[in-house]
This record gives sequence, C-alpha cells and structure tokens, in this order.
Amino acid sequence: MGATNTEHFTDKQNLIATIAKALGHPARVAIIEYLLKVNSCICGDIVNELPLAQPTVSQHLKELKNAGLIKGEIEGNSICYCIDEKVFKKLQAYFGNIATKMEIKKSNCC
Amino acid sequence: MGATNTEHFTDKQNLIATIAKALGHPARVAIIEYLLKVNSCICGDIVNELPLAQPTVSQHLKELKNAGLIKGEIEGNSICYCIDEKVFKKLQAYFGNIATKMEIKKSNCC
DNA sequence: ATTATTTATCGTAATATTGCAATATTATAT
DNA sequence: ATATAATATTGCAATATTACGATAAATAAT
Repeated sequence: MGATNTEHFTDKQNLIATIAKALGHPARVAIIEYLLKVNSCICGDIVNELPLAQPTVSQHLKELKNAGLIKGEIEGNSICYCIDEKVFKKLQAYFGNIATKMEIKKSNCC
Repeated sequence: MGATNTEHFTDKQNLIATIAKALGHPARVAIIEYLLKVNSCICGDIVNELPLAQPTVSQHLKELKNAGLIKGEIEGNSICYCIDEKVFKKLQAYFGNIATKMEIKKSNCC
C-alpha cells in the first residue's frame, strides 16, 4: 500500500503525526533551527545554509508550510519565511503533558 | 533518490528528525498514547487497540523501538512494551527551548 | 528591453513506507 | 507431545518521499 490510514485515528493523533512527520527530516529540522536563529522574515538565503540543491530546499519548505510549521509571504524579490509559533506551542504542550504523566505514575514500568 | 542525506547535518538534528519521524504516523502516536494510558509493561493487547492488522502493528512497534521511543522485553508469552522516558524528556526540552526563544525575540516576524 | 536573481514547478530516478496475507517463532496450556 | 496464544518475519503490491536537473515565473537591476 504505502498510504497512511488516517481515518481510523483521532484528529489530534493525526495532527501530531502530521507535525512530527514534517520534522522527520534533518533538513527540515535545520530549516526550523535556522529560522529561529535569524528570527527574521527577510531570510532569502536558506538555500545557502543547506547542503541541498535549490529545488530540494524549496520542496522541504513547502512541506513545512503545508504542515503549518512555517508561514511564507512574498517580499519583493525573495520570500519571507518564518516560524508559526502556534504549532510549536502546541508541541510544547503535548510533550509537556506526556512528561507530566510519566512523572506522576512512574515506577510500574521496566 | 529517496534516501535521506544524514551526513550533512548535525547529530542533534538527525536525532530530532529520527524521533519526529517515528512519531510521524498516527498509529504510532496512538501506540504511545495507549502505553501512556495503561502505564504498564504487561500490555499484550496493543493489536486490539488499533485498527490495523497484527503484522502492521508489530512493524510500527519495531520502528518505535528502533527510534528509541519505547522499550520492549519478553515477558513470558507476551511482550512488555513501555515508553522510554528519556526521549520524551529530550523532546520536551527541545520544544520548550524553541518556545522560549520565540518568546524572547518575538515581534520582528510576519 | 535585457539581464540577473530568486523561488517554484515539472519530470524522473532511486529509495522508503505502509499494509497485509502467509508463515515462522516462542512460550504457555492441555 | 500437541494445541493454543502472542508476537515476529517474510514477501509483495501500492504509494510516498527524497533528490536534482531542467525549466518556468516573477521581481529587481542595468
């Protein structure tokens, strides 16, 4: 097959999976970290920051955008990409919650 | 191609990507959430909790294990799978850090 | 108008992922 | 020893992902 079976899972599970999948490639992690570092919208040099050809980078950016991790706007000649904070707050909340749950009922595990 | 280019990225970037990739499927998110809920090692009924055939679930469990998100030990007839807390603490730290950075220098973004 | 510059899209090859039926493996129960 | 139960592995088909060259599109500079 190869096609993921989304309809049997909850919306939240699918959302987390979509976000996680978008971060499931080191180039995309690197893009996010770069955007965080420069923290600016006029960052028309992402391609030079990555060891990948321009079309490949463009494709990774598209995936990050589709998954909602970044926002992009045309800014004259180049493009303004920046992090969409909402998603990262969601991730922080999600994993924070998991950590809390683990903290509470630790012990009856290997 | 289809093969990810890990050697050009930092170890940390590759690690985060590996972990995120493992969570990049709703079935695997569901497995983690189930393990959290039951919080027990004798959980020999993960298959019944998921809308997928047994070999498929087994494969997802294997991927979670390879990525270090769960630990599994043979426990008599069935298998004891449970969450590996370290990884989730790492994730919490990572996204907490990102959230903090965003908080500090917010504003000069779209 | 022509020429850079920047980003996106198309086409395509290589590889990976998803899913399951069939089968193997391993331990428990009879 | 044989049957039952739980999990893993194999093999395979369908689909997705990754990567990049070639090319397009759109703005900026000359």
